[in-house]
Amino acid sequence: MRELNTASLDSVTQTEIYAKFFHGLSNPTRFKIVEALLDQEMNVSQLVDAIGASQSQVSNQLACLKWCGYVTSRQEGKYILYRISDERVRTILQLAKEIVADNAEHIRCCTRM
Amino acid sequence: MRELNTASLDSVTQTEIYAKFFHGLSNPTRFKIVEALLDQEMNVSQLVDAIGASQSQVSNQLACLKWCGYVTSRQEGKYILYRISDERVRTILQLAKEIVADNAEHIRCCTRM
DNA sequence: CCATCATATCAAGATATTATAATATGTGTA
DNA sequence: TACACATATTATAATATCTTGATATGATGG
Repeated sequence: MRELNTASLDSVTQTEIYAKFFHGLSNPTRFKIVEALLDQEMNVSQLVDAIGASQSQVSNQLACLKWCGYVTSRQEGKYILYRISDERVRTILQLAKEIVADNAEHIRCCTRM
Repeated sequence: MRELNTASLDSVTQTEIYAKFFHGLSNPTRFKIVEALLDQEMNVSQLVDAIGASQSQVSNQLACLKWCGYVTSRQEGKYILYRISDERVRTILQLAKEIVADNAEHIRCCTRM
């Protein structure tokens, strides 16, 4: 009742937020992190092992995913555990995979832009 | 039967395809195009008017969206009409908007990466 | 065939994103 | 406190994406 009806907030801003949200899944490393966390909660080191990227990279991308609302974290002893913050993310990935599968021959994706 | 079922193609490639797919929605202009086309089939000039981007830009982004499997096109007289190729795209956008709305205070999105 | 309108393509500079390596912060434990 | 390990941050160079403007292609109607 409050958030999306603000015609005052110009739609550009809102659009940019949505675009940024999808930007979260538009990078292979981030996508892998999200996939891994959909399986189970993990700490950073486990993610580093699971997806084979550097610690720095994983940490940076986790920060990005956190800002975008994909993941949340909690401290447990000396580890920080990350998990998917919203189960609807699972559905989004599922749908995307279905669409990609059903359009496999079409999809190779913009080389130039 | 040939391209994506190859388990031999390492999963990195598959991940990259998914990431590319989401890249399609990760740009404000493309996002607006998809939103507009979810409303109704449109030709390029109509899209240019509807979203306020240059003809060149709209045309380029349409090419990208086409490769990614979001839209298809058909010629009608001197116009080329574009439409969303898969209704599941609507669901993806809906879910994303819900997630964003429910995490509004969290989401501002990675400034640095 | 020519003129016109609709759409697509291309090149180049501007901007944004990414990977990498180095370093900083924080937490538990001896 | 000091050490070791876990995670975060930062700067920078490499790369990718975007915008813009110019031009090319393709279709229609005279």
